[in-house]
Amino acid sequence: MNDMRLIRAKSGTNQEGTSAHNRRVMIDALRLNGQLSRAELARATALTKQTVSNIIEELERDGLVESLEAVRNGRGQPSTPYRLVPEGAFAIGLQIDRHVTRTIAVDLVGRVLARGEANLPAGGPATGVRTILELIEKTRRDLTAIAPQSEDRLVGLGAAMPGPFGIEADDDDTWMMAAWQNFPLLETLAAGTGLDVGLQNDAAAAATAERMVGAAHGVDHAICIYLGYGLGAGLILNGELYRGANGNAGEIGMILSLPRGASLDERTPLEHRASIASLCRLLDLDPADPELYAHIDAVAAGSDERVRRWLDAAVFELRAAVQALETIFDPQTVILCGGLPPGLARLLVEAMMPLLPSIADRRDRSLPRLQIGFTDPWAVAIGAAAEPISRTFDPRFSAILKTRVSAAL
Amino acid sequence: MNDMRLIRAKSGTNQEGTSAHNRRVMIDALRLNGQLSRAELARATALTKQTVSNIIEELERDGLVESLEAVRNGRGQPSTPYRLVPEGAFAIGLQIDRHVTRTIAVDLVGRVLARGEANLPAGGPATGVRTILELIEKTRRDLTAIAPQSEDRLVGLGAAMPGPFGIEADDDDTWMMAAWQNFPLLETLAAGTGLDVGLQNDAAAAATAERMVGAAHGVDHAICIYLGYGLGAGLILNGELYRGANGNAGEIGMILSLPRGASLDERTPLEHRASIASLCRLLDLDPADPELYAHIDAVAAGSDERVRRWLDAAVFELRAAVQALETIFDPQTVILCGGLPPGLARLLVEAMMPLLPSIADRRDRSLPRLQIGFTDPWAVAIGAAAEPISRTFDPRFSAILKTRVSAAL
DNA sequence: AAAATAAGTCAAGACAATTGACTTAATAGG
DNA sequence: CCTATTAAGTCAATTGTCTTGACTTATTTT
Repeated sequence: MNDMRLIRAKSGTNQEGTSAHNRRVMIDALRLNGQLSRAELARATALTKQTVSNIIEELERDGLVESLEAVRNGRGQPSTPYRLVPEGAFAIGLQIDRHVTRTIAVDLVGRVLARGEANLPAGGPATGVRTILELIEKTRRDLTAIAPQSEDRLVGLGAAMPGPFGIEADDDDTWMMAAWQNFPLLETLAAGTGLDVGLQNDAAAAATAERMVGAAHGVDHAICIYLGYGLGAGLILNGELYRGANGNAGEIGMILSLPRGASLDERTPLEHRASIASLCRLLDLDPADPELYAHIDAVAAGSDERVRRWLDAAVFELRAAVQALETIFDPQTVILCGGLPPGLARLLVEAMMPLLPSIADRRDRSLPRLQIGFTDPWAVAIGAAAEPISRTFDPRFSAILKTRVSAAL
Repeated sequence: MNDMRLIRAKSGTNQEGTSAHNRRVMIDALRLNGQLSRAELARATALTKQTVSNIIEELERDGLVESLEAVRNGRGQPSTPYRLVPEGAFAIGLQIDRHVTRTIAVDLVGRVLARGEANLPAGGPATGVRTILELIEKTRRDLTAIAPQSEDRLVGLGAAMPGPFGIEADDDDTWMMAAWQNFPLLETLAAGTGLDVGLQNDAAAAATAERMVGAAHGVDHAICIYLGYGLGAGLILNGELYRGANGNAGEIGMILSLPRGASLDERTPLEHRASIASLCRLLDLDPADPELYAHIDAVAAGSDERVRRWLDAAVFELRAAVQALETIFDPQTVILCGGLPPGLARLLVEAMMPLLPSIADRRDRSLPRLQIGFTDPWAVAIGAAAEPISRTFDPRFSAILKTRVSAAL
């Protein structure tokens, strides 16, 4: 007679959780500061010298950190700095976009070691999964060729694709994205690769990349506006990516806003005006064209009237979006990134200046209100690859807690 | 020769952190589920029966939990449920508003035990601090009269006032709020009361109240829109209040938006249309009038044309705000609360229906997209009082970490 | 050359969760 | 009615991890 009452509670923790956290804290500190001695680590983490020594020894045995030559810093015994071993861990990233899929292999410090790309037929998961699994396989082989130890040290596979997830299909779904969004991708990829798989949307992946190796490195409160085919935001809050209740946080392209000069209440999604998709529509470009990036770059370099029109509309929306996001999140900085050419990104950001006034106008700012981050079609794939590294090595609350088998009685 | 290089790192943890977390998890589980046996707690928290037994015993010794009569649940030894002892802890809340200051005393389960109110002269901290300290003193005495043990069990003082903090003074600052916002309130109150002091803005306090005893009880992802004299949002993310880099997250009233029908780019703060302040302006009411709440209630009950105009404008903004917040945060629910009469809140929410479409339109929803929370001038004070309870007893990442003396080398 | 300073190690100790056997108290079933 | 079964909860020993304080090593300052 077990009543199936659901008990809501958070998980407890134990010594393992403590140890796991402290190991992560060490790795995080080394990632952030480049190199540190045991004594410095002890001071920085509030742990004792002895504890740090034990953990560092263990990490060294595990091949995650290595010592450098001792340095004399004045009086006292010289200190031995430690740093991360790039080859200590590897991860694969997978980007599923509308017409293309990309893979990336990175190491512990976020260096890109291999890339792969393939066209994705417009048939959705039914036809695409095979292509994807083959591409991942190829990237793993490429990685093993460069770094033979990588197979043993692969910590996971990170997938990224446009969101939102778990929502009913939309209007014009040429590339079957809705089919992908509702497809059991994690399970399929886990079964097909034998790896631990994580899933993020485009913008979240871009933010993950910015946090590991980009403009948000070491920044605990940052908003990454991702301008790609659609528009999204990756939310870095308290040093972690925020996902929301259903993993759809940050889908700002779906905010309904009034177009500039609209007289009626005809709200339409933000990304109808501020996205590569809207630019393609204006320029009559085919988003499936593999040369799209180059085309856009070329047009943006010129002074096409249509580009100016697009910029006008996009800037109008993005200035408001930046002001709103600053007001809502009170971040240290806002980063504009995406799969658009750097030239166009610069144009955009320049046109957005001056920014609208907000609570971000503080005297004690150390970072600019708006920065340009990765502007590269590969940014999402890099972020996808960074996710397993972050999941495995970054200090986070969830990593301390015991994993619950079941909360039901 | 100590080079003052700043090392950035997170804190480590130790057994004390583990223990503290597990204690908090127990209390949280009991708060959430009312009463649980040791065996249920063990299952819910993924800890062992023995560990739970030890912790519960300790909490019982500390007077924080108590056992109830054993209940037979079929086969096996009857279980002994435990619940929180309301008198296990107390906290004082302080609200500093433009023309009035309020105090509240609550117990561990969030019941209000004492209240105090005083007018605040328009002179800012210079003249106000004394009034405030006296009011706190009076509330402490009132509390002690009701619960003699409270003085020993007072866990802290929570203060709440309109934000944003640390920003330069604004235009029409009749009540010297900017002076308050830049005043070292924490230090002054700590010195004046001998208690640990926390500070939140209005909206955050309202959200804290909703989370402890209101509509967000047990909800880990909720956005509380606080409509008071100004407009703000309290962000409950992953079960914790999010504060931003400078404690100003959620100040959505300062988002610049285009008024309905605006033809030019004349963006003005949202709260110019959606706030009690804007209603007062329309109705020609004096915000400093102590009877304001009653006046508004009376006017709202009638069918004043000016109220309809205000509703129109506010609804236009708030529908967009709800859609935007849903899209940005992907919360489980949005809660409208504030210092406005319940009747007006109902009018507002009814007029906001139907809500704009968003990613919150999911089949698997368990909570309404928009709910009404506390609509009471005391909500902020209650939330202020709830903050020390939350700080002391809720499981949170920061409670696990060691406190660092200094990160500088 | 001695004193001071700082990095890092050693070995014992403290603390908190875990383990597995045990006790207690109820119901189910023959 | 008696026995087997089930579940709650305890006991005592164990394990894992961090802490403590004394110690060693290596360098600079005086």
